[in-house]
Amino acid sequence: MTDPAPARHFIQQIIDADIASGKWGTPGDRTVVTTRFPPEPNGYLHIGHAKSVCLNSGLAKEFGGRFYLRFDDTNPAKEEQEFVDSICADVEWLGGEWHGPVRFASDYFPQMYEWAVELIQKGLAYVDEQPHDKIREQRGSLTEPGTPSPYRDRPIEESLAQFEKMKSGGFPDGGAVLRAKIDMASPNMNLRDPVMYRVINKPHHRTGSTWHIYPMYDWAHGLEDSIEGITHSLCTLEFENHRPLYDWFINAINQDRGPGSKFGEKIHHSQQIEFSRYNLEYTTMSKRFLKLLVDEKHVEGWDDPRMITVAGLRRRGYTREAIRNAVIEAGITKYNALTDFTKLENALRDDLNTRAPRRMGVLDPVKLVITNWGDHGDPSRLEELPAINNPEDESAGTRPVKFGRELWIERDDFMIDPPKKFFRLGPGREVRLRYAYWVTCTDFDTDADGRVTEIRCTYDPQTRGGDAPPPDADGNVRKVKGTLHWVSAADCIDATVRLFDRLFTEPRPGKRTGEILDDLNPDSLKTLTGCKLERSILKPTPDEPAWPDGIRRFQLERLGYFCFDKASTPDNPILNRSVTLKDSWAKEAAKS
RNA sequence: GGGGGAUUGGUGUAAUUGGUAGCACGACAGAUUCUGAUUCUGUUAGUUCCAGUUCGAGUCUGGGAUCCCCUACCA
Repeated sequence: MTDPAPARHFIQQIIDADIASGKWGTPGDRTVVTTRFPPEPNGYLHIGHAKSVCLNSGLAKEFGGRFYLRFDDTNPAKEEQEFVDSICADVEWLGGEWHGPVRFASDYFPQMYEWAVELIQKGLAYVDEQPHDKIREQRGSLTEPGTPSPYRDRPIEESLAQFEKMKSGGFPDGGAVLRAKIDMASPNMNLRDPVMYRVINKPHHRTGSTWHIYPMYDWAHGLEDSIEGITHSLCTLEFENHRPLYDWFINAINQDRGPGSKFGEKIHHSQQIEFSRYNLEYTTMSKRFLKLLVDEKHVEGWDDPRMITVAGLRRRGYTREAIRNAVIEAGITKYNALTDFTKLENALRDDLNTRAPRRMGVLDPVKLVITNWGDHGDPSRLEELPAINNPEDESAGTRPVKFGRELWIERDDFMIDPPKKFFRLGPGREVRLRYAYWVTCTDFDTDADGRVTEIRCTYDPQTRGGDAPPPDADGNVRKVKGTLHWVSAADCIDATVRLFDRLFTEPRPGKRTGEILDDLNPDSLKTLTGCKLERSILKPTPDEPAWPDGIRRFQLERLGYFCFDKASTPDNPILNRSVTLKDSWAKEAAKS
């Protein structure tokens, strides 16, 4: 039996073919593969960007090629150094190892300018001095062709001079643009003499006031790829309509180039390939809306754990491996898919299940008193019992937990009048307290509202460690259905725990009413105080993995995966719930 | 009377390019379990539609439907 070769997605197949044919070099040379992640530094990265980072860097790694990080900083009006820094940090955290220095499109401005001049010289570009509105009108519509600008056929020398004037600050913002001379009647709007350069008299975060003109995306992007020798320029589906333009610009530069040409040799022409974005239910990948959530304070910031920004997911407790698996396994295709939210959650559970150390903690504590504790020794004694740190990893060993007369258990784990399928504690019922003893409920107190204030139990000393007691005289073995987590009241710490729900109540926020904020979930954050955690969680112990980002993550048994928030201190511990455990009881309970 | 892209179980994704429609998640049922977790087993359900070519079509041809993208001096 041989396993079938893992399926290769369409981009891998393209690259396989390119390598076989030697498109980028010697046939068979895989190291020619060069990819890039080209963010604009105008916001924080989200999980959609993470897909691009993982795809591009993963491909380079797979083929032994190179992966670059390049900022597409072509618009000084929108970009900031803060975002450059956060993006670098996020790419690094994701494990995207870029080759060489961080690159900037702005470093290529001089070269781009030269090529623009060349296009003017070839009669392939012209300076248009009409007002913005006029140019827009002349572009036509989806069903009607555009009309040519009166400047379209102006003499080359004139365009050259005016372009020089644009560059040196001789025009106000919007005073003139450089346009490619392509086809005003093209059914593809992008080809109706697109703007290559516009005048922006604003200092740039890296080039200062050197430039008064800045290149548009379509003109700049292919040139950046060309300069860096990118072989496969990956982008999202909405750029499909731009590919003809991407190719046109490179071809325009290469026109009349070649051996002996006064313009020089042909330049590298990388291949643009489009794939579908990562779309997730119950959220949005729109940078604009993410910014809106931050600006209008619907969340606490870009790194709010409810946000699907890389920073938010990290603070939530997501690991890079979980994110990587989620976005790549969602598939590399051209189909505009919407991914189940549970897929993301499951990716985290899968990862953390194998690595996260187990601890016990009680989120909604109710007191449990062992009434016969004093019958078997000092009533104030605390017994130390070993608890397994990670059942998935024997080498993680055990830790001692302290058990005594007074304990905290989860309020949900007790019912005054439990249904038959409820395996937990109720009057007269016996359960196991994990790693400790079996206890039987004998009594309980309630307050005036009927709320349980204290549960009283007896324990069976023969069940020490949580094991079943020996068989009785007739050979019958006692069994319990339920196992509860608990902490010792005398040896626990108080903590704040933050529980998160999805940010939106609809799978496609905004679809219902057209207004995304209408679907905002008002209960996406629940902050619990007075939660009880076993004391050992406070200090790192050797069983904890060396998390590369230093964020300590745990499973609180039976509750879910949690991590320490960045604002947590030893005096005021704060845990974020990353994701719950699957809960088939909740499903069962919801049925009735 | 515009152009571009897409469509395979509920969701997502494969199918050696014309040869048994597979995988994952979900749902359901069961087993194991000191986490109602994990793990394991089983069940469920699919080629957008209509024609055509063919011994044979998810795959090729023609036509229809539906969805996404395109009229920034944003990227």
